Amino acid sequence: MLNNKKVRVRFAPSPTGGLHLGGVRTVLFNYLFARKHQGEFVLRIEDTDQSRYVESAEQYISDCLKWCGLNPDESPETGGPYAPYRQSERKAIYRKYAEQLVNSGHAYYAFDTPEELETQRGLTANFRYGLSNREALKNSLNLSQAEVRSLIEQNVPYVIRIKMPADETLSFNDMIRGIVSFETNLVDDKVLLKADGMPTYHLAVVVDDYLMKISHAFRGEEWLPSAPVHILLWEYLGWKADMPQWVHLPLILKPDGNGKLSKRDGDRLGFPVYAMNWTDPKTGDVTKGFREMGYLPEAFINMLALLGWNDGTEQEIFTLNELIDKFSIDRVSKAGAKFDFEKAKWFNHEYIKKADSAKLKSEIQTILSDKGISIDDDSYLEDVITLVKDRLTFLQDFWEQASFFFEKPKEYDLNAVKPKWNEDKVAFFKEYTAGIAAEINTASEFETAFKELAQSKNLKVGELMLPLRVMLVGGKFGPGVFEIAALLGTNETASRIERALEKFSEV
RNA sequence: GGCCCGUUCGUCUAGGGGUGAGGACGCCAGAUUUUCAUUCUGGAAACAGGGGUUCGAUUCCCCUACGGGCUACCA
Repeated sequence: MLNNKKVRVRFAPSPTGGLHLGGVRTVLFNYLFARKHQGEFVLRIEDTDQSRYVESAEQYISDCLKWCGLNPDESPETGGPYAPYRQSERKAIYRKYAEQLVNSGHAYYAFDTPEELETQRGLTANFRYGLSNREALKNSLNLSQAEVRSLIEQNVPYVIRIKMPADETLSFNDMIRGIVSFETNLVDDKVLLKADGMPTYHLAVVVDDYLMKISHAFRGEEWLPSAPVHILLWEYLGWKADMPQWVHLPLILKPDGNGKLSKRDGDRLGFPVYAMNWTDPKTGDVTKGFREMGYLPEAFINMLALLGWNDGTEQEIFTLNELIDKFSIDRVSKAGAKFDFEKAKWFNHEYIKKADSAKLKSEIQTILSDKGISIDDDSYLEDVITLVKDRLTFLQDFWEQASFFFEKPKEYDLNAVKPKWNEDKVAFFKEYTAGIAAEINTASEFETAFKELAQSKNLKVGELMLPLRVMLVGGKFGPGVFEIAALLGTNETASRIERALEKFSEV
């Protein structure tokens, strides 16, 4: 409870496709705030314009929220006390309030065609439909009542625009920025209801937030300039007492240059910008997502939360519950944050390192099956994961780091072996292979046997370990050799040594 | 152009009238690891500029510069 009013926040994703970083972060902050104050988190779908996207976008968004663990209390699919949540299903509601505004003199019908307005824009440098020129344009402010009626009866398309008042200074409080003011003379008469009868965002957001009893409105900073229109609407509709608290979140910026982070930047710089793969329903283009790249949802949430927020301590790793517990709007920063993929990678690395191997298993299994490998031995897979997870930035790195646990090396890094390779070493490995058939299981048993044999033969252990590594994995990489040998087992280890011995002798 | 918002290491940020301006990512160096990664230790690296206010400003105020956003019958 806040101000004796139950906290209710809503997220209204853009239907233009994909849920990008900024979008998820807005959801996240909505969610954290709602949970923190035992409030409700509502999902609403805006399908005012690009309705061709809506079906796929709706499914996509709900999948994203599910993946991130940010489940709404009410959603378009399940309904709720204030349903419907899709704007196209609320058309009549918006019209009713738009008409009410016309009747009360705060809005008017405008019959100017888009072409006419385009011409005006070409003619006037700073064309703005508003105070300075509305008298000269084709609208119900200038036309007689009869003319207006007749135009409407003839089905001449029209929009409803807000009538901005003259000479007023409009101030409101933003929970992040404090008092923000605008001169009404400088704001134009925004369209509220479009010719097709659909509301613009300006009308919809006010009407919906009122009817859905939204207490706090979180949105990106790009909405700040249109806030005066919304404030006025709350006033003109007579709802001022119920107006939500405004929270304009700082923007997420391109890592290199200037501007808001966009899908194109991801393509250009080689990192995902969307939460999950997004297929554009029109073009069929797929934009890669964090999930498919092998990012853990917990890491994703954590990384996003820290982009513009911190708890004032030096802690950087937070669980969702900790975030809920510690989140507060006054610790959200005002300035936009450049997205840093390196730091984003670090978060995922941290989460993979501390993740329980058993929990990563199913994700890893799908990676393996993509490579045509299926594993029946769960504990073997778990052991492999435990051994390599420290070196994974993304789950997808698993194959690169651990493929040798599932198939014999395809190639050998002979350059690493060749210079010091000789008959003594061949003999050593032959004997070692024969020796490990006995009671050898653990890594340390493999190691002692190896070292004792080397000593007895007067060979340097250091010169033998690298060849062994190359024999088992193919190159100079991977976890401890004896750990690998122990996991592979004596048979497989012996067979790999023998196989490699042949390859080495060919050189 | 107009309006709005912002400005601490390269990046994310802490701090907030008197600090050695702290942390993290990244980078560099060293130790450990007989590979690599992990881990550990250390290092370089910042208060945009100019005016006020003040005994004292990175911190408060103003201006400038720079950055960003908006300026659609898109959101």
